[in-house]
Amino acid sequence: MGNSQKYDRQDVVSKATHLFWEKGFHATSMRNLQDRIDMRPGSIYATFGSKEGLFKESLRCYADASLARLAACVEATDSPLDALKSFVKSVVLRSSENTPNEICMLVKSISELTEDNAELLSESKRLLKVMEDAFASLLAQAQVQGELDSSRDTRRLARFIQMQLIGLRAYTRTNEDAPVNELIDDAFTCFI
Amino acid sequence: MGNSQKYDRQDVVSKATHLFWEKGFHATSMRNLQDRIDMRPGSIYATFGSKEGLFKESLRCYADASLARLAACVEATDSPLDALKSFVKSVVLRSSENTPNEICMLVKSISELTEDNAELLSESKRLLKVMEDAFASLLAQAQVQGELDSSRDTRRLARFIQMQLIGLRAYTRTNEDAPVNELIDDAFTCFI
DNA sequence: AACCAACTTGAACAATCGTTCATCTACCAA
DNA sequence: TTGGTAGATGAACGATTGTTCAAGTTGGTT
Repeated sequence: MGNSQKYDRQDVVSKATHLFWEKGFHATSMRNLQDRIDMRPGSIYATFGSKEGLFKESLRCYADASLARLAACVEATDSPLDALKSFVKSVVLRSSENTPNEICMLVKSISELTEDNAELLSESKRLLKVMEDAFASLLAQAQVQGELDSSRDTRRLARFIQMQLIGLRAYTRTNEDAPVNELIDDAFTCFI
Repeated sequence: MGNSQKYDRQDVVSKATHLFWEKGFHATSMRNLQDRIDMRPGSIYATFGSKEGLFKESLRCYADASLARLAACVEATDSPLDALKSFVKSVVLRSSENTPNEICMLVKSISELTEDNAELLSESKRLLKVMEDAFASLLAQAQVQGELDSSRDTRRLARFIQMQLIGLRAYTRTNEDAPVNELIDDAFTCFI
């Protein structure tokens, strides 16, 4: 009974994610979103409750995609450390794909949001922590396989990698002419 | 002749800088600014032309303060490398001073701005480059004094340091509980 | 004292913001 | 065929946005 659903939620959220990622939370208006995802205000609010609600779902969509990308790198090789490096490269280089060469959406959100949107802020921090934890368990796996000295503190190393990755992505945005591969090499020589 | 100036331009810009730094360009409204700097719209527009004009001046105010901070670190010691490290520490730690524990305002601006504000975007990038150049000439000075191997590429190293600094500041914002001194040490062991 | 010019003021502007809701559409069950 | 209902619609809402400008204030000059 009733009218059948016209929109594919996942498809809609994915489109919203890209727009939010490009322009940020504040600079993206509901009208921008209406155009991009081709929904009218009533439907958007019935589905997501508010602009904040849609943004929150977009944050999770972004984080899921990042975790999937990491998982793909892990699948592609037997070496956890190689997987980590190829993940960093794929995220920082991101030459001509369908995603913009951008700062991490989570970091960008943490950068622009204040306590006026406390929930979005804490959700962004939480999701970044999830990524960092994934790095840590990958490093632990490297220790099991003997790739990494087992005396190393994996949490500390994961924190350091996260910091490097954030720096790499933000820096390449500030300086488009930067020799990215050189920077990545410099960053990786301190990892291990 | 005429009514005398009521406002100290530098004082006003300094106050605006702090507000913009805290909330970002988009989330700071002209009414927020009016309250903070205690000027009425007419005066603001007569003095700065537009919100963009005031923001541009704030960017320069911020960059000037950063350069002054670096200069102070250089003055305080004979070792260029020590000066660099104390600068990084003072910027990242920034425990209880009058400036917020925040991401670099220039990076934050590059993160949130789009081509809709192309001039502000390119000015932010330009000012970051100025900082990087200052790092490079400090490293060259370190080579002269024999602190740094003269075979090292100072531009490349300066780029790397800039990247690390951006990463440190952004990361500590995403994870308030992070052991900052440990992170700084980890970052500095790869510098040299 | 009268005047002018420099400077400040704040009400008001059109545009846009996020959001609501009465109305319409489209489908299934009876 | 009809009635009911889940879902989509978009005009309209009050609030807020960046900005303007006619009017007011102030202090030096004549």
